[in-house]
Amino acid sequence: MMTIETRVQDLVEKLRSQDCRITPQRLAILHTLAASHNHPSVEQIFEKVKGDFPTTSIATVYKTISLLKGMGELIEFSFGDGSNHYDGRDPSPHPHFICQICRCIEDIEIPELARIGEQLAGHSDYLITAFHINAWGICPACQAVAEKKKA
Amino acid sequence: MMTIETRVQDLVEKLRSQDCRITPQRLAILHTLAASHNHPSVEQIFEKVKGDFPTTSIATVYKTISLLKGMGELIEFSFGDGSNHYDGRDPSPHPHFICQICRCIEDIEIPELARIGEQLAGHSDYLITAFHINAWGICPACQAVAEKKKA
DNA sequence: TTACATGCAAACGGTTTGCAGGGGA
DNA sequence: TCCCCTGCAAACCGTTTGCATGTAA
Repeated sequence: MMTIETRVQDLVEKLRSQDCRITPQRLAILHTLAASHNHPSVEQIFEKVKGDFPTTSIATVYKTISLLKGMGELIEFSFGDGSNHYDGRDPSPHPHFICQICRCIEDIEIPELARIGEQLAGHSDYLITAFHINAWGICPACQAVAEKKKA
Repeated sequence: MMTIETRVQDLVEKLRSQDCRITPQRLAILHTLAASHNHPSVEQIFEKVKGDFPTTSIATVYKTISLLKGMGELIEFSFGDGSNHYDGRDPSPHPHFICQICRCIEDIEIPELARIGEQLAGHSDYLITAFHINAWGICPACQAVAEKKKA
């Protein structure tokens, strides 16, 4: 488990090694990505960064996100709800839960996942590099709301 | 395994039961959906339908797709490559393979999937209704191209 | 006959791009 | 100093919407 600052330093070094400059805006974006557990959209990252750098433009956020995506340092989620969401905390593909009602996104654990990948890879002509698994459903909070309505 | 015509009739009846009219354009869209194994985009469905009805507008395709989506009769895929893709042949969630290179989309089999769903549902506060599993990698055709380049 | 569907065109909204000016190394 | 980065605004493009006309039932 990486701390926020460790992950930020990790990203800073990777950017430097690509001859990219570390600007205050970029540092704020990296920090937001490393600290966010809610898989934010560009708009949400932008709002956060504006808190520290009010003149930041959303184009800068898009450009940095695009840069990191090209380096394989973040996962992009497209749920067909307009905007994309990003996980820059842990860029390795891992299972997610998405609430159909409030659209919150959470990490979930599926221990059997690795085994399935191995089995499938052996039985297929496809060269599989990653599994993206999304479980859709209703989160505990929205279940509680639904219960209240029923009562 | 449903035949194309059976699936078209299935969709026609479901539309009728919702007081929707069966126009020639809609029938052509339904047929394209039922016959397509390549998970087409709206643009691709539009091009196909235009073959039979040259005056068809893309707005009509969007409206019919949206109608069917609301009825749960097709799966929508967002791969972050601009446009959405649709599976109207089999609307139940099932695993897909996506080629990183040519972006082709194929159905794949993961027999253990049902078991995992059960296990996970038992160990979680989340009410899970569906798993969307996408395996990313390189399809046999693109592997062959890569081999040739190496040689 | 009467809603509903079509097709055109405009609007919409997330994302990308071009470019002049600014700032990291 | 040199290039890369920023921020603004315009362009882009998939998708949605409004409305007059057409048509399935």
